Amino acid sequence: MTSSARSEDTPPTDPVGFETHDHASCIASAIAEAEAHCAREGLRFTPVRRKALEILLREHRALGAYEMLDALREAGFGSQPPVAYRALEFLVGNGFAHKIERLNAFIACAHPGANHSPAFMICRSCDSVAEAQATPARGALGDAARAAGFRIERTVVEAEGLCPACSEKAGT
Amino acid sequence: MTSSARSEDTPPTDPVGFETHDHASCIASAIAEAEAHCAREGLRFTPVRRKALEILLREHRALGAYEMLDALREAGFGSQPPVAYRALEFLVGNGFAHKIERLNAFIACAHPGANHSPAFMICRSCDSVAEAQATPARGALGDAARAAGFRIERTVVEAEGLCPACSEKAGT
DNA sequence: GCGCTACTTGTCATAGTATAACAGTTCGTG
DNA sequence: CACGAACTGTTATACTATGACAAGTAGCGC
Repeated sequence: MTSSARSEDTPPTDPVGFETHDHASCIASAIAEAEAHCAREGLRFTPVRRKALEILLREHRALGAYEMLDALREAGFGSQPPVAYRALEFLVGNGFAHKIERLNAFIACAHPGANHSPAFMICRSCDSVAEAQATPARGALGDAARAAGFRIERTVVEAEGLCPACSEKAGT
Repeated sequence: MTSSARSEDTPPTDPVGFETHDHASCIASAIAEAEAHCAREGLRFTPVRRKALEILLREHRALGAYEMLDALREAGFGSQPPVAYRALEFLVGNGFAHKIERLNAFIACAHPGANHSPAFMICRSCDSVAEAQATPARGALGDAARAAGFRIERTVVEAEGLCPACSEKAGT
C-alpha cells in the first residue's frame, strides 16, 4: 500500500480539503504513487487514465463526469462519454479517486494507498469536499448490520453542511 | 411522532426490511401518521402525495422516480416527470420518505416521525434496502468535522453489501 | 359570497448523468 | 508472428432531473 506504516487505531483526522497546501508536490506524489501501485499490481496506467487523475488532482474538487470529459477532450482524447466514465471507473476501482454520490461527481483520493473507507464533508454553499476516514463497522450502523445479518462490503458516508469559510461568511 | 419515548442512547437497531411483517397494517398506520403530521403542521396531504406515499409503502423497496411516475399515471395523475419529483420532494422534505443516493431511488421511511438521521443497508444482489439509525456526530466523521470546523447539517450513510438471504444463497 | 394570495397540479421543453454495443488498436505472451 | 485480453474510440440510447409557464384550488379577510 505504499503509505508508510500507520496504526489502524490512529486514523488521520486531517480533512485535507478546507486548507491550502503545496499543490504541485501533492499532485506529483499522488501520480507517482498511482504509477507505482499500477506497476506492482500489473495494471495499465495509460495516458488517458493518467491525464484523468492529473485533472482531478489539479482541480482539487469534485468534478462531474462531463467536466472530466471536456478536460480530456481538450487534452486530445476522445470526446464521447464512455471515455470519461471508463477512466473514472478505473480510478475509482483502484482507489485513486472516489465518487461523491450526493453530487454525482468524482474527486481524487486524499489518502492514496491507505486501506480506507472514505467519508466526505460536502459544503452546500461552495461545494468544496474534504475527505476523512470512516469507521464503518463501528457505531449504530455496524450494530444494526450485525443484528440483521447484513454483510457490509462498502460504505457511502457523506456529510452535508457548511465548511469553515462559508460558515464564517454566513455569520456566527 | 407517535413513537413512544425512547432514549437517545438506545437507538433501535431493528433493520425493518429484511423480514416479513404485517404489511396492510404498517401501510395504514404510516398513512395515518403522515396525515396527522400534516394536519398538525398545516401541510396539505393532497391526493397525489398520499398516493405516492401509498405506492412507496406498498412496494416496500426503493423506487426510481420514473417508476413512481408510471404508478402515479396508472392511478390517474399527471404523466410528466415533475409530477413524481414534486410528490417525492414533499415526502422526503417532511420525513415520510428518503432518497437512496447510491441508487437514485426513493423509499418510504421505516421510522416515521422519529427525529432521525437514517442509515441504509443496500443489498447489491437483490436491491432490497433496510433502514437503521445513524449516529452522525459520533465516530471518526464527527471527530474530523469538529477538528476541521465543519458544521454537519445532514448525513448520507449507506452501506452496500449482501442481505442475509442473498448471503446464504451465495454460500457462506 | 367575493376577491385575494399562496400553493398545487399539469404541461412542454430541456439539461444532466450513465451505459450498451461494436469496431479498431495495442499490449503481452506463447 | 499469432493469439487473446485489454484498451480506446465511436454511435446510439437510456435514465435521472429541473426550469418555466398556464390553469386550477384551498384558505383567508372582508
